[in-house]
Amino acid sequence: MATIHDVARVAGVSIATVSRVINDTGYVKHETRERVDAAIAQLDFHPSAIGRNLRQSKTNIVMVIVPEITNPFVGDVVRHIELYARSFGYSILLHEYMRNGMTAEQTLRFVEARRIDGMIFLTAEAKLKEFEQLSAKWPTVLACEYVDHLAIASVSIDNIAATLDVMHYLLALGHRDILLVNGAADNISSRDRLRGYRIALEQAGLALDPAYVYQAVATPESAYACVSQALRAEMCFTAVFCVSDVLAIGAIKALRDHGLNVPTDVSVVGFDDIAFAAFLDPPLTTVRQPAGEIAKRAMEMWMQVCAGESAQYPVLLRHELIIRSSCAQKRT
Amino acid sequence: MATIHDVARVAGVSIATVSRVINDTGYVKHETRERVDAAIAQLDFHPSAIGRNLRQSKTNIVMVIVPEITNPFVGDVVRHIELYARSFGYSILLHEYMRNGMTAEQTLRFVEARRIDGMIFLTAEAKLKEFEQLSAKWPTVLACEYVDHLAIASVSIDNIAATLDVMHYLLALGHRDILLVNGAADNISSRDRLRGYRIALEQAGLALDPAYVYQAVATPESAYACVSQALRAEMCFTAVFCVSDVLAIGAIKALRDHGLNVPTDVSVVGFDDIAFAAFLDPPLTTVRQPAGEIAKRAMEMWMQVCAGESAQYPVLLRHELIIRSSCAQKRT
DNA sequence: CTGTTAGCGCTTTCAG
DNA sequence: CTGAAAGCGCTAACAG
Repeated sequence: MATIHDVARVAGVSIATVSRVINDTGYVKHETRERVDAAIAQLDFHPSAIGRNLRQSKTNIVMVIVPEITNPFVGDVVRHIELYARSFGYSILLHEYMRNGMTAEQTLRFVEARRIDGMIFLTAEAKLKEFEQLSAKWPTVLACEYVDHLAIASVSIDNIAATLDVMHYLLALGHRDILLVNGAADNISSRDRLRGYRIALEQAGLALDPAYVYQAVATPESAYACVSQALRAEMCFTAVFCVSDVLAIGAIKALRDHGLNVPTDVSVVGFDDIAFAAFLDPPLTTVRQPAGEIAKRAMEMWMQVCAGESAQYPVLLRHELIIRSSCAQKRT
Repeated sequence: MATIHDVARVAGVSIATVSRVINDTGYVKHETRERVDAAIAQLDFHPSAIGRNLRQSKTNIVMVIVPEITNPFVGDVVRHIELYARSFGYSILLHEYMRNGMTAEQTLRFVEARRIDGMIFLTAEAKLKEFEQLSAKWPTVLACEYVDHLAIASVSIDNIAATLDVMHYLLALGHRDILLVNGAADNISSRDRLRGYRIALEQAGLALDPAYVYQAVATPESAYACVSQALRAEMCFTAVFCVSDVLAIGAIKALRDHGLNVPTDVSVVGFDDIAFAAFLDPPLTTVRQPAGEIAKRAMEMWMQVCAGESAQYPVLLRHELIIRSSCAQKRT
């Protein structure tokens, strides 16, 4: 493994000059540069990232913390973050947060060891109180979520508005009894979706029955269990709104296994618009989140935060209700 | 940011002693250790990974190269790799290979810069000739795939045997005209699956018609296009074997859109057994790959390779044909 | 335009 | 049991 010293020796120059040519910084006589380049080629020299890291006290690595990498929507955002990160010379260190049992405290240790330059969270648990101290010390941005009253850069869609769109659509189809299969209660976007649900109901002069709100974990099994339970309890509902497509898949199966047809008996709406949403049976009506755009803005904001620029805090991107075939007019 | 020098000064010892206590190496008098621990706590000192990296010429980071992070099966393997990696003190740097346009050469540069200690590939393109040179220089293991005649540690299932299982099952149900929706031709596991397909056909005294073999990219759209084309060409087939569940989802929709029922008109088999395979309609018959086990072995082998131990090369794990409801007896 | 020099934060001989 | 000192590979002043 050739080092900068080897190159310097072979080229007959100082290591400073070699550094100048590899970083294209400062003046180097053309002829000297050629000698150095030749030596680099001859020795198959590649500057060590480790040496640079130490010297510059940075790693060029951003940690991406996700709730559940198995969810295609999450994968899509991560993929795009990687893409943009690379264009800025960064790499991404992936961490699955919940499922792998990494606590906020452990995450903290991670940055403290300066193995990374900062982090992008794809999830924001309200209980993550350490957010504030974390983001005060290291570049942090929230993607897909935001934490109110905290001055942390974030980019997401407006979950309340998106839920309102879904609810208005369902209400317009005549549905009055709508099950909400929500995420964990301490999750910010779950909270917003619940708010949207409540607001829409109120606007329609309907009362929110807490029994109609379920908290699922992010698996089809979990949604299946929630809907099955509602069915067994003989709750009366004609529509189900799931806060992710993955959940919707489980809900649809529960309905079917109970002998119900989607959408003629019960309408179902998902969230995210993952790649197979259109391929399910029935094609899923869902809320599209702009994964690529979220990733792009998240990375850009993160770079800004790194540069000490104050990012405009909560950036809200446009969602879109994608109407396919999993909803129908309520039968009279 | 406190450094080891600060701790040494506060504790009234040398930095060598501080190093000894934080690494628990060598002898340190109990009382001295306590003083150092107190100083560490007081200063909120955390040893810098960067400093260690340089000193030890290693990063404790393993790059995981995946074909398509959006595929839940891939996500599952990655998730487990991260889990095991962390238990060994490693973190994972994620790279999506194909879709993000990272070439093998770029990957090479990456290791050359020693930003990582080695890599685990979840995909093996035959064209990746650089594999050999790569693995000769840096710890490399292949997960989910293997490259024959190359002395690279690998862990995967036996794709030929798995395909044989699927084909025997389909053949036993009376199917004779079976579409194979395969992956890219230069992909090792695609090649093996094609082999299994051919062998099963030969054993049954059937000829392989190349028109029945499609090459899809890893999206439901792609499988949809393949099956639609077969349908438009009025090819006669009663079963479709897709080399991933993601593909199967697209195939099923193509069949449905053509007015065909799955499984009564056409049987469909997938591969991977992703989390929602059981929740699809119909529940998908598929080949389960042991994602967690693959990840575990991959990480273990990688550690062995790092340690210079010669891993027993191709490790083959058990697959399992999961029979659900997407296949039926061929109608007479 | 180029070289000398001083570290970045840590681990590891080597002495004592 | 502890300290001094060397140095991992690189960049960035600072001189010249």
